Amino acid sequence: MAEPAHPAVPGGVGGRPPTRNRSGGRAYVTLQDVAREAGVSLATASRVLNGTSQVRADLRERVHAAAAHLSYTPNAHAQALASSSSTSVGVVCHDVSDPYFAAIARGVMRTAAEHGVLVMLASTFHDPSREVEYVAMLRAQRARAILLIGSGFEDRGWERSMSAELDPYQRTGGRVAVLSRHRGLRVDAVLPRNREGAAALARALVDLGHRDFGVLVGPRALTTVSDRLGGFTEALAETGVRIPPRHIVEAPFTRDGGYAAATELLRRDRRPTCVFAVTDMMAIGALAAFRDHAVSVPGDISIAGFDDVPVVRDLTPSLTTVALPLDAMGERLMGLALREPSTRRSRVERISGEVVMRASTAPPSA
Amino acid sequence: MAEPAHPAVPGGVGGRPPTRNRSGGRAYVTLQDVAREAGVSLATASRVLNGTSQVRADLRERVHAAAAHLSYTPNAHAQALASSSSTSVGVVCHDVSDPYFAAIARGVMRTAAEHGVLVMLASTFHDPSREVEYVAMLRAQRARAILLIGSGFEDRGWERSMSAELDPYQRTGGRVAVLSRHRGLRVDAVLPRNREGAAALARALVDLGHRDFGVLVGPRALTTVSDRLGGFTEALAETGVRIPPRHIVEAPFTRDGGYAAATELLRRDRRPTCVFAVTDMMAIGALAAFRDHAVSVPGDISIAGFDDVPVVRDLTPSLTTVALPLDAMGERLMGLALREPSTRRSRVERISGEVVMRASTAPPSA
DNA sequence: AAACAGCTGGAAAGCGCTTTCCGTAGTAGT
DNA sequence: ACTACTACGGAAAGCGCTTTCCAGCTGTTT
Repeated sequence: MAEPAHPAVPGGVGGRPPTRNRSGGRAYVTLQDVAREAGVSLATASRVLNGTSQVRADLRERVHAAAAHLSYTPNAHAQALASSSSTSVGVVCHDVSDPYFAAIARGVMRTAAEHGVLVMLASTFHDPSREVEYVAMLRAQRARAILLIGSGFEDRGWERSMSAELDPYQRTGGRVAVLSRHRGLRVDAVLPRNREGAAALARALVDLGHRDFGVLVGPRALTTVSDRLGGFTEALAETGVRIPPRHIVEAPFTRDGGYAAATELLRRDRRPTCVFAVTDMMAIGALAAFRDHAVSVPGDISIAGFDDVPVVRDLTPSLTTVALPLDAMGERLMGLALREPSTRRSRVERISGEVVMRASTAPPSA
Repeated sequence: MAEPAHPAVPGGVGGRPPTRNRSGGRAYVTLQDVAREAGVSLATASRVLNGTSQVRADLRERVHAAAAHLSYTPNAHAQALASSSSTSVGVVCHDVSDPYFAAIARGVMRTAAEHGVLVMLASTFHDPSREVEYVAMLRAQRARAILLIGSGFEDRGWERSMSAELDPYQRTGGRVAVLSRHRGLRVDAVLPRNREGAAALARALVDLGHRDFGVLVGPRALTTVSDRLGGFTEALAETGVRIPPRHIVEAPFTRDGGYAAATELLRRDRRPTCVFAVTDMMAIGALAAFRDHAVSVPGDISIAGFDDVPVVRDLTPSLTTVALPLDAMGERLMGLALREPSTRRSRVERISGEVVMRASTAPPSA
């Protein structure tokens, strides 16, 4: 009873205005307004609109009519707060405009749509710290799940700060799913068989007659890079072929990176007969570089990529690559995140790539 | 650190549990928890974390320490609800995996990041009704702004239902910005000069010597299609050239649509010497179709597109097109949406395209 | 020394909705 | 007709945070 009666209650205690109207012309229609218009209680209106429980038909009608008439839209924030649930998931990628991501995102978006889920998308532009920052934002948004798309980093500091965000998130019921290997994160994952795919490609290329290889790689700290490069060189080693270090060129993980790396490779000693770019985007850049330097593909040099992003089949020459079902991977990733956490253990779905020989590779010229 | 056992729980309603803990293991750390740990009031904790007003240094320290220690993350929903503001914007596009959109999205995402804004992305997969549905969801999320990317429809019904969502949204302070012409919507817009661009392209092609044209178009109800086709045919008409109706082929607005349209065109009477695909994606499909039918480009037939999506410069032959600064358009679109509504009138920013002649066009063979 | 700003920090009123807890009515059972 | 249920509908308690409104201090001012 120690409640001190405040004399000056904002808004006035006496009569609550029937219509709420903030300044600035803003005036959201609230469920309260709908209930009043329909002549029912707040609770009933809520029940009708959510179909939570049975409500007599005539009341139901009235509520719906009122809602439509007032053009009512529930406040998702209020809903989320009250029900402590959310219908949005967060997706973090490196770059929306990268066809690799775009293709995966397609599957993600479709699956999200099927489940009535809204996707919050963040682009890190290859900045690891921004990635962590975004996860924090998504956590604040109480996203139902967080999807990390794109290679993880082999970096202790990154692992630690990422875990610092992800662990509390998962502890409070958040679901996390990642594409590609992310060391140190105990989360569900969709994992392309990068090593195996690269190995299969290597064997196919050797079968074609090549013995002299070059590889265009992205930053070594990316798990995708080390896995693909590792699988490729290992399979080669098994057939007795070694790649000289000067034929492994590192550059950014992009089309322009591929262009630069290929140009650099041409400058170096003893040109290889076949080049493996660890991603299609780099291969596209390499193709352009070869064209600009009047090196014919596959006449003078063969080139192969990895991923099979949609556009590579339309290049001339069309690109030999390891095809990954990108769209389906996005689907499964979202599926993983949406599925009930059946077990405590993190689930892993492995995706096989398939070598697709196209016009960019041919036997080496004698 | 000697704080009183119980900081005098307000209201003295029985006993409020010191720690909130829902079942299911979920237990979000709340600002209340932080305040308790720091031995300050809820208000003070809030003030510290938001920098809203001055707080004594030692208290500030304690709050920050407590927040870090508990790994506290504010509940964005609660913040949004209490402050009736939101830091996310909604973006609706047709298809994330379309390079045209992807390029624009890049600019959008970058600008969003600069403003600390989270982007909620929705893909309609070319379904107009889904578009309206998403706008409703975004409205419910109280997105600060809604961006509509992609051509509008010339359709009364669509206009009406879209307006039914957008009008109340704008009335309550929501900002809307669209890319491309959207009839019937009174909103800010970034408008590519489609007519002018297509006209300039037409003239360039005529200058090359072409008189016999074919056009590959998307659904006529799309404003982008009608504008580009209109500009193209008009400019042609001015030079006395007419396109026979059988040389205008309609197909879906995609790579495969372009392939189908080109194939169909080849089947029809009297093949034109030059083909204009109203988007680059359709042109890419057409290029593939010509290749598959052994029609050499530009030897047998010339082809030009529109948009200049990043990949077309890497095709062989590289594609002649009307270049739009897609990334910058995305930037400006987001800029428009974030800028304070200075005037009541809707703002329009027009973007000029530039004809880029590349290898896919050449004078007609004699 | 009295009086007055100027700062700080706490209490509490919402933000709009969900959901539990009850009371009331309607229906059925005997 | 009377009790025992069941189905509905309303009141109200939060969900976690922001933001007024005040009270308590300290440092000035005259």
